[in-house]
Amino acid sequence: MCNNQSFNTLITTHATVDVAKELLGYELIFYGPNGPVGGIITETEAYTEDDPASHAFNGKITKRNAPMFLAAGHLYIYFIYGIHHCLNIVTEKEGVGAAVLIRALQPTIGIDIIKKNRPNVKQKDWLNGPSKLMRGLTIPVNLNGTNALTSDCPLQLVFRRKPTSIQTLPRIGISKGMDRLWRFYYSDKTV
DNA sequence: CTCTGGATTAGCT
DNA sequence: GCTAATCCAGAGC
Repeated sequence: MCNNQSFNTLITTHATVDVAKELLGYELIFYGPNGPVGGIITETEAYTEDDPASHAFNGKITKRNAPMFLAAGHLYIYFIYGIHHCLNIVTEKEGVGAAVLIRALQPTIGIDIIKKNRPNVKQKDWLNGPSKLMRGLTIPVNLNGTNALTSDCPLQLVFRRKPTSIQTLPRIGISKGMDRLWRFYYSDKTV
């Protein structure tokens, strides 16, 4: 898994907010039942333990957020608004609750499969939301708590390119912690 | 045990 | 741009 080396290094040596920024330009690949699907990460958000908007605020471990306290590289998938799922990559060492929310991808692998997964949706809307990418790639919820650093994980992250331009913005859909500009957007014209 | 609100999306105006 | 859909986790009693 030499491809994984740089992701492994990134996530085990950087703080959460830096990981969120650095993940832009990585390719997220899911080896699904119909073949590999994936895309370049174009938008992320950081959530840490001292962040009032985080599920892991104050380091409180619950049944739902427990995966956030696993070692960096694990996956945290949670259910929200009764219908949607969101994918996070756990950061920090074991025992510290922090993660990066993957908000958007630009489709690169398995275009035909993604198209089939997103009927009646315009291409630009296939994966441009945290729950849209779960559906578009058909990532199963049972990956929650698994380790994406192991080669047998069906979800892998591979470094592809470094964005020349990153936008830093307030996070979306939260009511606390608005002062933290922890949303990062890959703003290159050509991806 | 009950109640409330949410790291969202799709569809309509 | 505005709002309904829809259900679980967490907090309060």
